[in-house]
Amino acid sequence: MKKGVKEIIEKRSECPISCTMDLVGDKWSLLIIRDMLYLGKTTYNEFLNSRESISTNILNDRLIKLTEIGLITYTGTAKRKKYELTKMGHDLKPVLESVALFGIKHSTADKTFLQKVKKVMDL
Amino acid sequence: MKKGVKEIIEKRSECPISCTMDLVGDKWSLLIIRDMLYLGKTTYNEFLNSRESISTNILNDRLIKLTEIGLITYTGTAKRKKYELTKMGHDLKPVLESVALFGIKHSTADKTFLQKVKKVMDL
DNA sequence: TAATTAAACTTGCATTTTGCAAGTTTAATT
DNA sequence: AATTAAACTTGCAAAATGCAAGTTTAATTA
Repeated sequence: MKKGVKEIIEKRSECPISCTMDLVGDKWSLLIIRDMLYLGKTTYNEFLNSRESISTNILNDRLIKLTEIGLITYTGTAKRKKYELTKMGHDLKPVLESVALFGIKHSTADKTFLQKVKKVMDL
Repeated sequence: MKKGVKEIIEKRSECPISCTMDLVGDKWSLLIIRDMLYLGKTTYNEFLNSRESISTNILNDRLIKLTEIGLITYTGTAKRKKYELTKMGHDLKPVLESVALFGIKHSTADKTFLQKVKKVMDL
């Protein structure tokens, strides 16, 4: 029998916001999703080489959790895994967009860089 | 001299998504913002009594951090503080909306309850 | 005004999560 | 057959979280 998300991740309440934060409300999960959605990354090493330098054990842990939750899946053999977003994973796109818009609005970063981000994200 | 956000919270990169997650990408911050935006909560004890039962030390820590970041402020005396969202805090509304919509879409919770949430959030 | 209440913290300690560095395994390449 | 390197794995220190209890002081009540 297929496990539901609730058996993997403990929910603090039934609130949809709280539940979503229980799934991806940590510092790394949404960055992996970002890399898949906007940078076309699919492999362990591609994720590993993101600017934010995630460590190997955390990356491994998150890839497993995101897979269990059903936000991503993979194809390919053990040492050549290719990860991709599921339908559910793609549903996080609006979240990433609003998060990015907030970040851009309150960022002090270089305007040229922020324009690039907007272009990549089609905002 | 007033501290900028960057002196309080360490950024992992200049990416707006990453920066936003550095600010509110933990399990509690957005729930406090939710309580303020949608449930009209303003005091320590009101936050403490949310369904998700945050513990006192974490709540205290988050209220300080969110204030330092500039997402919330307070009025009133030491033992009668009333917290409110800043303009920047209000800018998180679209984030909460998209997070809630994702949560609702993938929730297995009671439909009547989810309808109530949508109504409260005006979704 | 003195005693009581309670809101807003504070502290201590156990558990969990994260971060860092190094090592291991095995498919693919040379 | 030896080498490379992608994908983990392990160990340990540091930080964040959770829980229970205690403290402080403004506001209320007697």
